Amino acid sequence: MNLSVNPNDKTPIYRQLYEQIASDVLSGALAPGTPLPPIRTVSRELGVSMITVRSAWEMLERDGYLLTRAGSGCFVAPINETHRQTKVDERLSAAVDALVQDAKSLGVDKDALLEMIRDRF
Amino acid sequence: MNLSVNPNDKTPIYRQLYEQIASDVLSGALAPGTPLPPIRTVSRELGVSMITVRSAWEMLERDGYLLTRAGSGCFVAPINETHRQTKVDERLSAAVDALVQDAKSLGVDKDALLEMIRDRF
Amino acid sequence: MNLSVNPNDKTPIYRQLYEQIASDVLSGALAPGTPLPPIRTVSRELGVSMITVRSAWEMLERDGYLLTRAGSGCFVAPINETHRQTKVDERLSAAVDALVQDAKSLGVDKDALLEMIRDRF
Amino acid sequence: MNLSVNPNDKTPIYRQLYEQIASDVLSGALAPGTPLPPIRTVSRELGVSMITVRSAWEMLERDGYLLTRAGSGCFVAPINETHRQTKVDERLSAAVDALVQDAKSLGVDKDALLEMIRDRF
DNA sequence: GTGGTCTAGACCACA
DNA sequence: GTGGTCTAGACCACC
Repeated sequence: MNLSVNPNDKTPIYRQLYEQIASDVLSGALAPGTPLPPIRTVSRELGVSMITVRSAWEMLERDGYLLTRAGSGCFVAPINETHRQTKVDERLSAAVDALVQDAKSLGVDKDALLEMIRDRF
Repeated sequence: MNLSVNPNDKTPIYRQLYEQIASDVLSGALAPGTPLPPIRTVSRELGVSMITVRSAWEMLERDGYLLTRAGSGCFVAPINETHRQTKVDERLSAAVDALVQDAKSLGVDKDALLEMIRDRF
Repeated sequence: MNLSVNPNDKTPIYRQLYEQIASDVLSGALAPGTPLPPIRTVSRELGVSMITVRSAWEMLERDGYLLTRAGSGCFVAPINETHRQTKVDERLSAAVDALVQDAKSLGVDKDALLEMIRDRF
Repeated sequence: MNLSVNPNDKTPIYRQLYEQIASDVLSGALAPGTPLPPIRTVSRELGVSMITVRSAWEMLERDGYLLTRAGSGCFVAPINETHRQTKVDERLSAAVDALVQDAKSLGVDKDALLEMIRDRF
């Protein structure tokens, strides 16, 4: 639950929050059932508006990562292993496709790209 | 010079144009000295505002991909091989870093990622 | 008296309880005079706060479904047949109106709607 | 495009807007490609906050009813006939199921329910 | 205490 | 002009 926000980043704050939590849920770092800190707390600690946090939470609930129980808080949603794996694949798949297409349009060949990935990992 | 634009895409139109031309210049598909069609032509054919096209052209000029010669139009800027290679690396680098970080935060290991890349390429 | 509660449902818990008991009283499944289990029992068994249960009970008493006799607990209130029928009609009436309006605004005609109802019943 | 809002209704304003537009799209009253009035206009005419309107629009885009092009406005999304029919069915289906279950738990039989529907339509 | 909704007003990027 | 994001602060319902 180590959230952080970079206000200079061009990606919207609520999206940054979304990505972090979604990743944590998908990687298993946040186990199903885990309660999230209250919106007001997150808001205060990150120095962003409650509405911005809520906006992220809402997206997360919509996409099945969170469950919110009015009056008692938000919790990591249950997710079965196969479903989890599917989502991980989908997510990475999109990123991989984008990168591969990028490389192709720049005239970079497969081996050069693979080499770059090995270096950075 | 096969430009295309998807108005429903969330990435701004001027950015779509920028990316296509920048890629073509970097991959060599557009050779230095090649003249670009007039802004109004591009504007008409793609069905986008001239202001949008001009905005993309300006960014491309600012970043050294294009040169404007008053009265005779825009041309692909000269670029030496080492410079070209540097820019290609910069562009891919950012994308690769993002992907690697994504994979890590999702708990996907290096080999699995490399395998995905091989598949998609 | 098979109460159940789904904390993930968007409808408030106290309302879920209200609906179940009200339905049971109106359908006759809970006969007038039947004693209800103590609030603390219901609270414990369903895993919800006593305040929530009390809140449902209060609404049920206000609407004439329950009677509280101090010191001896809650009981299903007496209800005469015509009154019961009226309430049943009221409840269904609202739901039917909503459905019919929904169907109309979606451009679904009467026969198609009736057919759907027959299928599901 | 006759939107209206009832502030006394317990359902949130943004939801009321959502339902109206979604219905219009599904019934064909709003044809694909039709531009919607600017958020500010809707906001002013209905006397609700821009953010409330945006909230509805956002849900509508998420659910595939609208497309928004930053800088040029919102448009009814393309939808093919079979998909449209599917959505209509889904929507009505949920409402029908709820009603049927309601009727059953109140001890109302099929014929009585059908009769009510016929009356109200 | 919690989350859910709404307002008023602001700034930015895009076309 | 358009939509996209954010803030500060308010009120409500629920637990």
